[in-house]
Amino acid sequence: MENDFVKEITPKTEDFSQWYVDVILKAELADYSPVRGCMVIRPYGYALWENIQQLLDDRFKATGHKNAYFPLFIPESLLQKEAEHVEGFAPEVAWVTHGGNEKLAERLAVRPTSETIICNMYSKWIKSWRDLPVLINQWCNVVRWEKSTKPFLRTAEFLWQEGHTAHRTKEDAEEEALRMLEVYRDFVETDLALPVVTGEKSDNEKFAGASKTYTIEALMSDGRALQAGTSHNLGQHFAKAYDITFLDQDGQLKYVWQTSWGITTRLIGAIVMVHGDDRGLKIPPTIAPIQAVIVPIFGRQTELVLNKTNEIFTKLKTEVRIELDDRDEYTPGWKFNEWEMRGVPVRIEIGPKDIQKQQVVLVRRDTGEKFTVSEPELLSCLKTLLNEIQENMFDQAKRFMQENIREIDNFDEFKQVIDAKRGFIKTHWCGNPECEKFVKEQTGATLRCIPFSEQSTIGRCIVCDKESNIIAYFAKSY
RNA sequence: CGGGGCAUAGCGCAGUUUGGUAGCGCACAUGGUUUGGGACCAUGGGGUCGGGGGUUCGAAUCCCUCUGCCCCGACCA
Repeated sequence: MENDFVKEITPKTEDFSQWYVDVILKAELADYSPVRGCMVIRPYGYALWENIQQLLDDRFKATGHKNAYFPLFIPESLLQKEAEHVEGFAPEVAWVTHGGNEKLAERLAVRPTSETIICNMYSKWIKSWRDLPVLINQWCNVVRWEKSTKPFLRTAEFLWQEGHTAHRTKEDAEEEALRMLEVYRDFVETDLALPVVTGEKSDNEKFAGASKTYTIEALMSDGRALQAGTSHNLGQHFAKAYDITFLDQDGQLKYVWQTSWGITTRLIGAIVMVHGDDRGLKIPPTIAPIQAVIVPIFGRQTELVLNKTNEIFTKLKTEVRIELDDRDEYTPGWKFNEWEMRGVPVRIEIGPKDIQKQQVVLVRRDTGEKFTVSEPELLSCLKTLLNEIQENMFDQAKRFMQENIREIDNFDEFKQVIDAKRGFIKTHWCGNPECEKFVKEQTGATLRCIPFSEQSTIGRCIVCDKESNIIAYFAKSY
């Protein structure tokens, strides 16, 4: 029955990648552009991003951050000051070499991230311990010359938010990095209904130039992991490279301690991959551009039905993000499929029979469940239902993730599970980067994180069999 | 960046093997009948066959080249 509904979409089980691209294109989240690796985010996809921005920005403000904007271009000399950082980003920097027809005296990097230019400014702005902390965020685009791209998950240009903070003490910076990771976790789980594992990255996987990188890792429904957000404790690496000093209370000149943290439009890809099904998108109500759609069933009483749907639409539109699909050129069945494909959480059907009984029909996108409510109860029912859908979507995804975290202490089994089922593999790791590398070479899985939640127990490294108290999650990832 | 595949109307495809001047379904436009899970009839519009170059009397078709997309690796949010 499922397959009969949305003919344009390749079934998930047949070809997950094709399914993913089909959904994005057909639901009009994005489209390919004439520029290699760059996509156009269409209004429906951008509305999702705007909702993400709004909800996150509120959280940033609530934790004391302010927005600012820094230049798109970064002089080459500036970019090169922090050695580890340059090395990390060098292969994917896009360069501006000419202004008009004139060759530039110094090449300009199109920002792949803004640490360097922001640090440059911070060194001017910060003089005293009284200037600290500096808590700035910017919403912008960045460019990374990627070799292989995929809509939302990896594009040459993408939209994101990058927070950059400077603190007086090491402890303050650590606290900030963890605070923002928690902001991300809360946002992603509560508002996007995407369950995540929180933890720390290994040295191999951490951000170029960071002391520590913290991450939230989500699991896509094909069993691959996706880094959904990161928060870095930058230590004093950048402060030293960019000379960001302040005079402390004790009269000593000191380097600041910094953090940076970001999430990107990649999250939209995660929403598609975690929640979507063979009918298309499923968008969590909290961020859905359209939370409910009214589909009138005209029968032979167009005017009667139109009056009623208009009346209800007007009543509801101040309370929920709702649309009235009163187009006459499509049949109700066509509209059902269309809105399901686009992931609208609730459909409200209103026809002559309903009007007679003073009721409406509600249909949930997450479960397909269909039921009637009396007209006076519609608003309260709808609100409750949206909350229920939000929770149900999270619970479903959470269950899937938990079912796909497998504790394994035997390397052959590790290999087999990564091949056959994917998902996260929870195991012991001795901390040696060589062992980590070995896993990657042998299985294709990378160390996603060292989770916070796990009690450290004594075990043996999955590779070298040395005694270890580090628990690590490995997975194939996007 | 390596290996493989694909590119013909908005979308999905046929035509390419064997060169002869482009077709089908859906979508779109107009009119009418319809409307509780992708309605039907009639009429109509839409193509530099991904770009460039070559072979030929003649190229969607053969050759070269470039670009984009998809899959698998390496690199990354």
